[in-house]
Amino acid sequence: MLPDFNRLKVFYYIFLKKSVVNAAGKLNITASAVSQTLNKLESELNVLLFTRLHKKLVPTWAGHQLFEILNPFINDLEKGIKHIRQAKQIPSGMLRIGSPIEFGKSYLPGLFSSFRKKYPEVVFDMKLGDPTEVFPLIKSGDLDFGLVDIFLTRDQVFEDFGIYSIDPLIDEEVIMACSKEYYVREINGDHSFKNLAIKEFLSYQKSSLTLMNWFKHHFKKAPVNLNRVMTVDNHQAVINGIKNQLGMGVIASHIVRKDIKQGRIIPIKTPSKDVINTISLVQLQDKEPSLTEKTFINFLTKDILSSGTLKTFINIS
Amino acid sequence: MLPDFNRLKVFYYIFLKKSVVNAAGKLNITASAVSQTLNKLESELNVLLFTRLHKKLVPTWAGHQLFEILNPFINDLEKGIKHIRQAKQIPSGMLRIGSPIEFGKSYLPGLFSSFRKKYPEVVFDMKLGDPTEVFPLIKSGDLDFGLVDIFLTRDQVFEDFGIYSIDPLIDEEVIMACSKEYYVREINGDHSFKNLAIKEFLSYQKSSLTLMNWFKHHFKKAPVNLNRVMTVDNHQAVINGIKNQLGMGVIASHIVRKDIKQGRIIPIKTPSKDVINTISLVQLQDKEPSLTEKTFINFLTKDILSSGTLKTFINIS
DNA sequence: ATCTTAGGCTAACTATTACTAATGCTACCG
DNA sequence: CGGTAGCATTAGTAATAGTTAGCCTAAGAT
Repeated sequence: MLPDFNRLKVFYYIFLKKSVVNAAGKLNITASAVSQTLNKLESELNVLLFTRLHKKLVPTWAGHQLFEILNPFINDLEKGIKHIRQAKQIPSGMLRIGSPIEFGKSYLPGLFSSFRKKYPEVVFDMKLGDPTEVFPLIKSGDLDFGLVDIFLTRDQVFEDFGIYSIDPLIDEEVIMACSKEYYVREINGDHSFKNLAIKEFLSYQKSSLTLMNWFKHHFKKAPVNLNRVMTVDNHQAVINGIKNQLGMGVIASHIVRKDIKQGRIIPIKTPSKDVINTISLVQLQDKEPSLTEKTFINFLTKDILSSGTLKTFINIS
Repeated sequence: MLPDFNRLKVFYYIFLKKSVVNAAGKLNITASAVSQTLNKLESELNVLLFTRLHKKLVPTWAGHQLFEILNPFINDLEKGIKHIRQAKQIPSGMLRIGSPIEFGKSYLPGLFSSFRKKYPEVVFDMKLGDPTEVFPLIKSGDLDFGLVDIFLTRDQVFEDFGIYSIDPLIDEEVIMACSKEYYVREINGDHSFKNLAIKEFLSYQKSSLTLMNWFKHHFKKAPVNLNRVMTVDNHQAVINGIKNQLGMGVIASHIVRKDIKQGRIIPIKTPSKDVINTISLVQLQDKEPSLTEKTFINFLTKDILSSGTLKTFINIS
């Protein structure tokens, strides 16, 4: 059905130059080869592309038609190839990144913005979600790399963990907290599993993974069912829920440091140390990262280090 | 600079199927060949097009980019090829036709219209002008064929007359004429060269070729200079000029038959017979006409024959 | 007129390379 | 835990793209 594509390329140059000899020069082959190629193409398509007028080639209608198809393609291709090639020199193209919801919403857009100031050729495609969503997408190649809350996955099983490389980026203390009023009314010093498990909870994900994990970490067991009174994919909403005595929620401590200091929010302490939630960079072990990826990851880690444990993240949140 | 085009075609199918094996099936070659082709293309472009994930190929950004360029092209190409191929079955495409101004203006549009009713795929590009303009364009291949007033070229020299095939289509009597009043006032029976050459003339072309040829035909010589009082590329305007006693003009007799009969317009007779202006079909001798051309020329001659010596042409004029 | 140049076509030979067949590797599936 | 599916690799062969040489014709040049 489709003709030999290289013959189309030759035709393109013949048409451009209206000459076999000139096309041959352009293509760095002999005129004979060009002539033969043209004949083959014509018999392949079973149509005359040029009327031969001694020393002149005049395109037929079919020739014109074919050129009209080829011309934009070859222009696009030249530009495209140049573009693709330059991506080896300077970062460009699309980065597809998986991220925890809150981190992706609050911190990354600002980072993207400053990255793009330096590398305007780069665009981003961000997938917000649980590690349970992000890991498979990395594996399937639909994400270039991911940022995941390792805390959430500590107890989850990934059979093929070996295929990933996981580098910790950020540590954040994760606490269970409620408002002062709620604490006085509902907890009042009783930090036992039995007491805590029956309270109202705020969750910022569809699943109550975060909450469950908090219990597992502190009591080595998880409650069967939690009374979730509000679910919302927004950290700030959870904090506001806490402040308004809606219930208890798991949050990063630094976000509410001021509130804790001033006694408006009370963290629930237990004998075990606070959970450390590690946001880690997850990549495919055996996939060589592109220049763009390497540059961005470098940029990301630098930014995190320089801003002293998530200053930027905190401020924006 | 540009990669091997056939490799692009292979890439296209790999991308479509996201599989070397399936692409191989589509292309009727072995998977090995496809794999090798892909590797060659990648090293040619110096870029990874797919990340290999064991049994899965996931396009990189570069792969996506390349596909975005190829996809529309291949779609267009498939449609285009189909179109070009069908032009062998039914007339389609563009016919570039040269024609005398008046004939092309008055007669051809109507003919095009009825032709297109039968063959709607055909479009026309008409070049109106002298044989001196039309012949070179046929020779250079910029016109598929031409219609020319042979009368005008009788005495003109074309060195390479042999390269054309010339078939008479229509004969028309050409006369020099003026209004009754102008005749009485200026001519009054004196049809001598000396008397006629000094009158006012109307010409419907930039050059006064037509007028000159009339003199050459009737007196075997042409006046050095003619007093052209109006030049306009419209036959009807010339006739109106004649009727309004602006001067004398050369016109086809059938157009003004009624006026002559009723004595409003007087033809200038001389001992020699009236000029016969033959409109002929001119084609390049050694150029095989396409189906579209043959069909149209057939249609044209049939129409002329059936309408009895230019009935249509006359009516419209 | 005759020669020269330019552009294109063809035929036969040569060199490249596209393709195959055979084999190996590894994740996934029952 | 074999069996299968899918891709990669290698070496050898078949196909074809390209070269060289020679011919033809129209236009310019001498």
